[in-house]
Amino acid sequence: MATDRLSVIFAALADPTRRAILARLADGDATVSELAEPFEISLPAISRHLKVLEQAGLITRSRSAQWRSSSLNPEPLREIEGWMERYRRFWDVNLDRLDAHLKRIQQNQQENE
Amino acid sequence: MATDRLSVIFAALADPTRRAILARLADGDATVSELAEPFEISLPAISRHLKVLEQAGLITRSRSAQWRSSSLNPEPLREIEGWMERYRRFWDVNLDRLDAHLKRIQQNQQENE
DNA sequence: CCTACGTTTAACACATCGGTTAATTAACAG
DNA sequence: CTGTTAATTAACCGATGTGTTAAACGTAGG
Repeated sequence: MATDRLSVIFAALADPTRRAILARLADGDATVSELAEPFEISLPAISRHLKVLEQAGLITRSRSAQWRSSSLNPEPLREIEGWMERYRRFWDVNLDRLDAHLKRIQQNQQENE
Repeated sequence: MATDRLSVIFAALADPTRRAILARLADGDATVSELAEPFEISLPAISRHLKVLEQAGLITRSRSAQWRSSSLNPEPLREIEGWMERYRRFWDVNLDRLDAHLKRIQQNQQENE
């Protein structure tokens, strides 16, 4: 039912194991076995988590010999940021300066379009 | 399994109906019937969506007579923003543009003062 | 060719999700 | 008290998600 892109991305991020995998990939590419090492779950389970992340566009994968390396692709996070923009005016009640700046940037961008 | 707060928030956002409800609430508080109106699904289904949103902290609810009004609570979005912060260096390719905007804004502020 | 290694696929179990209709709760109105 | 309206809860159903183990696949290397 959740066939739209944003739903797929959010659903992929709604699992702590998958978020941990992303955190690990932020330190550099890794193979499936390397990614599985910190977890107590089986390798097939990790493999499917990677599939979910890949379908969400959060990782890209390359194969070299029998190893499959995953690397982080944060573009979907930008989509989330875009979605959240419309709500930004609600959660900047206690604006620090950076938030204020970001908000104004938004306005400038809109004015420029 | 997804008992941590961030997972609950992401899971709540992973449904297009729930995101549409949030979008509606961005225009102002609404009752359950009002929120259900644009959708073809039953009222109980909406009621449970609201429960999910409430448990994720994305809405708060108040009761007045037999009406239950929902209002947007965007604080969880801040948590998402915080989680995304560690990945910002990956996807903020346009940091230069951001800097440019920041400088321009600072100038504007100075001019306005 | 055969074996070992890294990974994926298959088949299954079980829980959760998102929907339904019917019944129930809660508050107002006569 | 009775009936109406707003919303939730209960009971159920099919689809999906996450885990397992066992089998299969693809490549490297003796």
